Amino acid sequence: MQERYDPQAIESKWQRYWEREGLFRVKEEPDREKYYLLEMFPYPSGKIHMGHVRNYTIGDVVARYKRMRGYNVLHPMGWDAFGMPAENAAIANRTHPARWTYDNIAAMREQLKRMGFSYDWDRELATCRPEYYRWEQWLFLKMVEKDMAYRKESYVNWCEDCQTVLANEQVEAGLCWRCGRPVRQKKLWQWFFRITDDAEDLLQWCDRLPGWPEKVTTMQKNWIGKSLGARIHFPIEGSDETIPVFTTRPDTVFGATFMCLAPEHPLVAALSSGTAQQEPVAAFVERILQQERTSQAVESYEKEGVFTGAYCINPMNGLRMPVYTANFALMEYGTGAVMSVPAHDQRDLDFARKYGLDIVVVVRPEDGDLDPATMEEAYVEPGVMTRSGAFDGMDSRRAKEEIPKALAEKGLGEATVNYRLRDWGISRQRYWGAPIPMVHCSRCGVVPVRESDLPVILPEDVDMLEGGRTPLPTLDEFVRTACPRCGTDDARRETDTMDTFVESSWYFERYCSPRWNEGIFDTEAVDYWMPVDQYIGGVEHAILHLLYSRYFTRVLKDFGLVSYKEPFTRLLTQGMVCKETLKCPEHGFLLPEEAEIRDGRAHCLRCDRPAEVGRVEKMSKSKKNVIDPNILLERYGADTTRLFCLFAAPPERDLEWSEQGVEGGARFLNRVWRLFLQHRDRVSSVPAFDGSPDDLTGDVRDLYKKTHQTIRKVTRDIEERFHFNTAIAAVMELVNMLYATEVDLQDELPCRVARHALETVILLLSPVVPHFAEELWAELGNPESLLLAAWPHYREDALEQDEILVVVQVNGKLRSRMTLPADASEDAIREKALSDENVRRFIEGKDLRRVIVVKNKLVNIVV
RNA sequence: GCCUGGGUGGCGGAAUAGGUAGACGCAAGGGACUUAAAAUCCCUUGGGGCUGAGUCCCCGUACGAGUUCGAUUCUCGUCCCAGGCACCA
Repeated sequence: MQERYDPQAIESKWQRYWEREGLFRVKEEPDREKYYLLEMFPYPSGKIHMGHVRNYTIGDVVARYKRMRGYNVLHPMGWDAFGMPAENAAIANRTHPARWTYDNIAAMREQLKRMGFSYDWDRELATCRPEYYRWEQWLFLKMVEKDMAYRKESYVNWCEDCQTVLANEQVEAGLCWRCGRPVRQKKLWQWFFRITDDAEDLLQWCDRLPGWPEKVTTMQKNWIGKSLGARIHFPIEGSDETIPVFTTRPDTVFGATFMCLAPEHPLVAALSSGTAQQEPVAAFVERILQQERTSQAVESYEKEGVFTGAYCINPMNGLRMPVYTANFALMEYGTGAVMSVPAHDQRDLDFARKYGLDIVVVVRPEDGDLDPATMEEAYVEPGVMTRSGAFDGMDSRRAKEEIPKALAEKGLGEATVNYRLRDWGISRQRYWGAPIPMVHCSRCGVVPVRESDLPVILPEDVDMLEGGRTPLPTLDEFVRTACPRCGTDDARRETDTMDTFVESSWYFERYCSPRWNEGIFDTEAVDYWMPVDQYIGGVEHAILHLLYSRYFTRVLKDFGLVSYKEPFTRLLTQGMVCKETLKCPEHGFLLPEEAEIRDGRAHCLRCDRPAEVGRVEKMSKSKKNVIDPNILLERYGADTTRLFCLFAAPPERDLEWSEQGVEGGARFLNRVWRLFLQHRDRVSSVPAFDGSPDDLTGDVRDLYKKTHQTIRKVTRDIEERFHFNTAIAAVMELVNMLYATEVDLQDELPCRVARHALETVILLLSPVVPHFAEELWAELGNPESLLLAAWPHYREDALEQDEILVVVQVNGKLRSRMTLPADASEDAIREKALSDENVRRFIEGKDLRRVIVVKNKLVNIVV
């Protein structure tokens, strides 16, 4: 056995061994219980970062643990390989997105292998490969067929310079994140998925996901944003048309004195055209659509609007209401029109005051009325109906239900439900994405590509254009095609590609049969493996990715391809990896290696000035508070890196990086190594003791019991809550005890108990530090890989202590401790407590009121 | 503004069917080994008090009340921090 623990040698040796033996390759075995463990697959940015290391370490521990518990564990890895960074990098480095992506994948795969993760690499997939996106295109066609995918014209964030749509998160302070030019709203034809059809079901099932953090389901519920109310139609004066409105306050309809339309609302132009208001309205709309839409910007906007020149009629009281267009009315919520009730909505009140519009109080407090002229705040509480015709005197909460009924009788409204969730727009004017398999024909319109012509392959021999514009529309050989329906050859292909969230919405199914080419997946394999038993990833995907995946699963179920509705039974969202920032007054943020710690202060290596230590923040390139996993691998090896990630904090919490903490992890492994060095010669020639503790005495008996207690503690910590930090702490305690226990190595029985304890340490640590554990396992003389070993069992009869510490309180204050045999009776405990010397000082001369005895725990004497 | 979490030593964090607050680790201090250093091992370490330095006393889990024999844990109120949503009709 090597004197020193040498991680580099050990780790590459065992990684080669695992690969050679194919120990992580799995297939369906119907008579074995499966466990599907999935971590969110990475975007191949080029290098793994600490967030990946943490995420995948957590997952790997669970996978290895479950394997030891006898499950058939599916643990795959792949690449979320389409997306904008590839295009940007390709332009910056004069290479091609495909080239850049595949190179990155190769580099990152190597890094993941060096971490020792137990993936079935035979199942690796990359979403940018035609074999993958072909089935996405196939599903898209199915969805078009069933009207689950459709095309409509809508407003999007548009950057003129980059010639593309930007997602909301790509708009920073109203400017394009890439070129810094202002973003504006542009009307575009886009493809959408009808996720709103499933809004109610997605919402309902939020409460049926007991394995998900409540935080995530709450966020999803808020995102779906269900609200109950009514749809009310306001007839337009001098027209047969009506303006439909959604409101949560149908009880206040009698107080609606004007109407506000979103600037993009189609009626805005229609109503104002030909009136004196046409010009000002057009100018207003133009200006508002150019405005930034970020939350900060929006907050600073004053409520403003312009009269359209038209009126509509309040369907309950027949009053004329001027129709405005206003900046606060949102086209994307409800119907894009707001019935404004200034007496009972603060925003409407502000607007009414500003433009001198009528204010009518229709709900009053029980004990009085309100004066519209002087009221300072809108009255939003429930109350008594007033100035509401037949509803006067009614409780407003009841009127909320009665008024929609009355409206329904007139055919001018009904109770309804509204969702904030919008249909999922999937068109991207990007190159590096899956082509949308549709064709535009001048005669037949928009026509789907024939299924037999799939995949529509993204051409890879293209030159990227400066500015990031997609080259696809300029590629004649791609764009020009025959119409699949009429055959005319002047049809044009759709040149938009799909949102990359589409690929990540079904990759977990594809992993079940990644090479299947007869369909989207082998349903038998999917039936066996799905749903994912445990999904692990960052909370940043709490809404979009997870909601889209849940939606897609419902789509697959509609097509009869899968039998379940929810793809992820349990979800763990791990916290961020954080570190303090270092800032030099001259050189700005410093990388950890650009500073030197001297006299307890950090100094900039370039100018030698003291660097300011900032607060602990999420590791990010811009703040330079990053640790490169490669450096850790070189300096400490994979096992220490893994150990620290798990020990420093429970997985769901943020992890604060600490160099000394890593050192501590390395020190612990060295300590275990030396322990084996001490015992190996004697212990490797005897079998582990696994009998009853009754055959043991003294320290050895205690050690045996501690070993079993540790097994129970570690098993529970992993099984119930994934609290690896406390599990590792428990093993540390056992190791400390092994050091403290004098084992007579000449005597066989103590040797066998020591071997049992040492083996247990290795088995319990093996999911965390697999290479280290394999090496020591072999040193103990075990011929087979640790991967084939079972998780240790604990004996019930070895759990209880022989002696129990019982504490004695007087009036709830701790006064004494005493050690008693575990089987002491309640009376004996009481007796001993009352006669305790220190206790007597506190009860002497006082009335004994009560004595509470909690067996094996404490005595509380009340005087 | 609304919705979630969360406030425990110098630090990361333990302990909640209410029952010894501070496991384990880091840092710090002291000691052993060494010519020396590193490594290692051992001890101390929440704050304060003391006529009897003890199997001693008081205080202490953001703050203030309450329930209880007993509250870090349960209830109510307040403050602070983090995350999410937000002109949502």
